[in-house]
Parts: sequence; C-alpha cells; structure tokens
Amino acid sequence: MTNSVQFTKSIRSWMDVFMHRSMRGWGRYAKSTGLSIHQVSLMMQLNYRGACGMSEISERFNVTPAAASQLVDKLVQSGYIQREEDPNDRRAKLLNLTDRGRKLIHQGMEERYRWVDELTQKLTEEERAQISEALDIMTRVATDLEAEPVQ
Amino acid sequence: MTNSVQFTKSIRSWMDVFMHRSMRGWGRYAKSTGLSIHQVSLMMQLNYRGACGMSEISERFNVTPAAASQLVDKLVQSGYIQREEDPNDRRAKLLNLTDRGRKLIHQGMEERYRWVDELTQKLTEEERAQISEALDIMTRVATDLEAEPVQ
DNA sequence: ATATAAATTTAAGCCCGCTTAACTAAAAAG
DNA sequence: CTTTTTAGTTAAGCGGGCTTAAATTTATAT
Repeated sequence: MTNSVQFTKSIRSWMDVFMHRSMRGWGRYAKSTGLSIHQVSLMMQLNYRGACGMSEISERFNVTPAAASQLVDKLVQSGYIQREEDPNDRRAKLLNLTDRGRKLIHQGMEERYRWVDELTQKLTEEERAQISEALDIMTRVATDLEAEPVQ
Repeated sequence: MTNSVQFTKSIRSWMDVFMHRSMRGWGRYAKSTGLSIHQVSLMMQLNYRGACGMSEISERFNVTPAAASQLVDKLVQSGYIQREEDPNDRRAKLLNLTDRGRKLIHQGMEERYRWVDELTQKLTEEERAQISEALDIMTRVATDLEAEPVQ
C-alpha cells in the first residue's frame, strides 16, 4: 500500500517536470512550422495511428465536419498530407502523411528528443540500465492499456 | 555505448506513448474549462514557477505586451488570477493564482493523473519499486538540468 | 426504384486573439 | 529637474478558425 503511494508520488513528480518541459518545446515547434496546433496534432496522429477519414478528424478534435475539411485542406495544399478516395466507400476520404509531412513531424520529434539526450548524458551506466528497464515496463503496460479498454 | 542506445530507445518509446496520451487529455481539459490554451498554460506556469510580471508573460508566450495584458485581463475578470502592484516597482504588476485558479488547475492535473493511476494498478509491487526509483533519478537530473544552464 | 441517410465540400459570417498605435505613469539617466 | 526608458493599458482593426446552411455524391433502406 505505502509502496503504491510512493510510486504515485514519483511518477507525478516526473510527469510535472516532463510535461512542463515538453509542452514548452511542443508549443514552440508548432509555432515555428507556421501551422496551427490542430494541424500539427493531426499530423502527429496520422503518424502515430495511420490513415483515417474526415469524420474521425472532426470527432477527435470536436469540430464540425466543415472545419475538419478546411483544416485538412490547408495541409493538403502545403503538401504535408494526401487526401484520396476510400476504395471501400467512395463518399469517404483517406488521409495520409506525405513524405514531406512525415519528415516535418519527425524533425519536431527530434527536437523534443534533444532534451532527453542531454539528460542521458548526466546518467551513469547503471542508472541508464535501471531506467531503461523501468520505462520499458511502463511502455508495455501503457500500450496494453491503450489497446484493451473500450473507453 | 550500446547501453546508451538502448536507453535512448526506451525513453523515446515511453515519450511517444506518454505524450500522445497526455496531449489528448490536456487539450480536452483546456477546452472543458472554456479557456484558451494560453490561458491554461499561463495558470500552470504560475502554479509551477510562482508569481511573475506582465513582461515575462509576453516573452514566454511570444506575444506583444498588449496581448499579454488582454490575456491576463480575462483571467482576472474570471477570478482565476490576481493582478497587484509590485511593491518594488510601482509600474510593474505581480500576477498570482487565486484560490479559485489554483483549484482549477489542480483539478486538471488530477484528471491527467488518473490515467497513470490506472497504469499503477497493472504493476506488481516489485515493478513499482523499480520504476519509482528510476523516475526519481530522472526527476532529479531533469530538475538540475533545468536549473543550471543559461539556455 | 425511390427515399433517406451518410460523408464531405463550399460559401458566408461571426468571434476571438493578436497586432499596431497612441497613451499613462513610474523609474532611471543626464 | 528635465529627458529618456521601462511597464503596462486601451482602442481600433485584421485574420484565422469555427459554425451554420446549402449543395453534391454515394451508400443504405423500404
């Protein structure tokens, strides 16, 4: 029991530091691309989850289909994503990152990784091994959690 | 060397999962409060770093002083933050969270913590202990890193 | 076959946040 | 003590993103 409390404390402290830092970097990055937050988020989601349709966009971002359409339009015009007909339903569209889009978001990720690389350098070999193991466990559990529940 | 590569891989995987999840939650929360992203960010920074002046706001968010003033205005009118004269410089203002504001952002944090609590329940006692230790190391190093460098 | 529903787009208009410009007040510099 | 610089506010106007409303095309239901 007390172990669980300690754990909660540790992870919350880490979240606070990590979030605080990441959010700053992320906001700056979004601004540097000249794209809106939703546009960057959309591209990240395409990268993370793969292709999706228009209606999914409007649900995820909680905007009207019209707004989603306009959002996507600009990314298509900038050559970051590609909008093609869904072969299974010709009313629907399938959105995908282009090479250009993929490159852009990977750059953004690199930027965020940089901070962590600095962190890495401050650790001893033993600490790295220990943390690496710990994070792998968390990633596995988190991924499972993401997959299983309906919501 | 190879150990460092493994570490980098582990932490990046974790970041991806964590960021993806956190960003969603954070965006929803910001929307649910009816406040803009900048407004929520501002309150979080006040909570995290403590009081600050107007000019700091406009620098951090990269907006004009005019914009900062308007941003703050709405939060003051909603009773989330308090704007008082700086006793050391009567031109300047000191911004602080009110109890109401503090409560709001703590609620938001709780919401984000909830996911992690789910995670916690999926872990064994040993795993928790191990992860807890690992995260404490990272938090310490990250905090040091935040403090020392000029930029 | 016809009617209805679903997926998306286009156009018009609104709102909100940002900027520029002009202003007030206090501190620092000369 | 005047001048300049610094901190912040106020007002007017612009632009971007979102919404509603209407149209288009394809799928589904009766």
